[in-house]
Amino acid sequence: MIVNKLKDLREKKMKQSVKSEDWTQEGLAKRLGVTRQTIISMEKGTYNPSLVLAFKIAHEFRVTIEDIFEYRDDKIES
Amino acid sequence: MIVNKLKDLREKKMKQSVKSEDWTQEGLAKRLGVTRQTIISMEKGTYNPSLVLAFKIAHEFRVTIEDIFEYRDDKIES
DNA sequence: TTTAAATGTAAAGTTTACTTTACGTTAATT
DNA sequence: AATTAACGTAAAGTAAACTTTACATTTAAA
Repeated sequence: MIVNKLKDLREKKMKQSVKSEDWTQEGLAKRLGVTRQTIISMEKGTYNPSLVLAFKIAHEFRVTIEDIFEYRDDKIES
Repeated sequence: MIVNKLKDLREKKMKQSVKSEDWTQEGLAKRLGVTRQTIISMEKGTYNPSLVLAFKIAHEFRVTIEDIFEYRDDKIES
């Protein structure tokens, strides 16, 4: 499974951005070329972005994919 | 668009692996939990892996996603 | 306290990643 | 030269990412 820090990062950006740059779900969605629904579903963890979208997101936040997304093995360890 | 070094990296591994560890398309596919078709299509660039699969691949090669996959902007710059 | 902006939810449709099957080609080994 | 392992192709089906639409809830500001 994949866990992500999308919501936290975006909300942080919203607070920090002095000039009220657009870090709303809608603003981010537009810059990424996806719909707001896509942002919502990713923040909720309902589904994972494609690799292309993951790259775009990382670029928007100016970090690496690994900074936002983390892969966790699901294998049972009894 | 996304370009990847999958084929090069895998072939390099095949040559380097002294003990003939399984770096064939089939061997890699099995360890990744996908089919050989998936490996072929990715090496050809027919389609991009999901983020989950990209993570698994990076883990197999013991590198980061960015070491294997590169995102290139498609926007026209005339 | 009303209005509007931002967020959330749900469901049906499209696109793309990925599977399955089956067969053809190349390269290495005997 | 014949066999086999590895690679390549094609096509139809399934699963998951992503869109579209529409409406409901929360939050902030007038």
